Amino acid sequence: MPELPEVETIKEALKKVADGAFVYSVDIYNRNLRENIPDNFEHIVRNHIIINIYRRAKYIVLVLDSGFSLIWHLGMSGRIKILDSNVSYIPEKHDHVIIKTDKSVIVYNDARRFGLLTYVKTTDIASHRLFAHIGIDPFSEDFSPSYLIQMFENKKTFVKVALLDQSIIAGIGNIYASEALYEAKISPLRLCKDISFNDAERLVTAIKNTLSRAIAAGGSTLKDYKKPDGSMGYFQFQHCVYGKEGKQCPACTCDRMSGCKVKKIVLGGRSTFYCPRIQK
DNA sequence: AGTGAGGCCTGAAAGC
DNA sequence: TGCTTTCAGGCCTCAC
Repeated sequence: MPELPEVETIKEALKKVADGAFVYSVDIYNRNLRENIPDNFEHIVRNHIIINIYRRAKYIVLVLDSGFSLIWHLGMSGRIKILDSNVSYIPEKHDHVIIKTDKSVIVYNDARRFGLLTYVKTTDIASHRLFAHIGIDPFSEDFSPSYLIQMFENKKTFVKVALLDQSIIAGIGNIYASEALYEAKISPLRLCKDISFNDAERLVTAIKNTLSRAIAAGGSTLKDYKKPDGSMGYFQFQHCVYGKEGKQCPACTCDRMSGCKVKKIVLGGRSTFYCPRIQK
């Protein structure tokens, strides 16, 4: 579910209410996520202070003052709710973890339980199995046209499928892959090896733009995703092609009767939306 | 090495 | 109205 913009929005919300917070209780109602929450998770977290919060790919990392860090992934349907520390809260369906701090209460809700919550020694985090193969962040200085060209060299996969490969670019998911390709005017069916430097320049710019605009809008609210305060993100109203099968794309100047419209295809097992006229 | 299918889960929406 | 099927922001494993 949540892609980079949604995770970034959640991370920023957590930063406001949990940075420097003292954790005094951890209640786990269901450990059975994509991986089981480790047995001693509560022990590792309780009675410690959260000293830093950051995002890596679609993961949120909470650094504790104990030398351990929490690694949190929201899967498809994971949601984080943030409540006032003095409010009495009755757990709702699919609430699996409740972390209470002196500054706020953090609730993890995940209907499909594809999420993941674990911990690692802070000094070992870069080499952790979940992070070892993760590629560069789209907002990193190193994410450049030449980097893309280098990664795409001789690669015979569809560019859309490659955008979802977290070992190349970290954080792009199924919505923003379609949206970024639309903005770059590149067909999802193009093969990586056929992407020119000029294409790569447009694609890098489009990825950064699309993700930035989505973050500014607080992410996309489709089914499960809501911001931690319960409000919705608004980027779905700016989607140009995702979920727009059969509609005209925003840039379309075609005659209504021409039959030009957004197409939906399946690539790498995932729905892919594009405008065949705009995207070449 | 790289790709496609299947699996993990639940629930909303669409189809009948 | 109800029952059944399809599909969903991710990602891992397993066959080919």
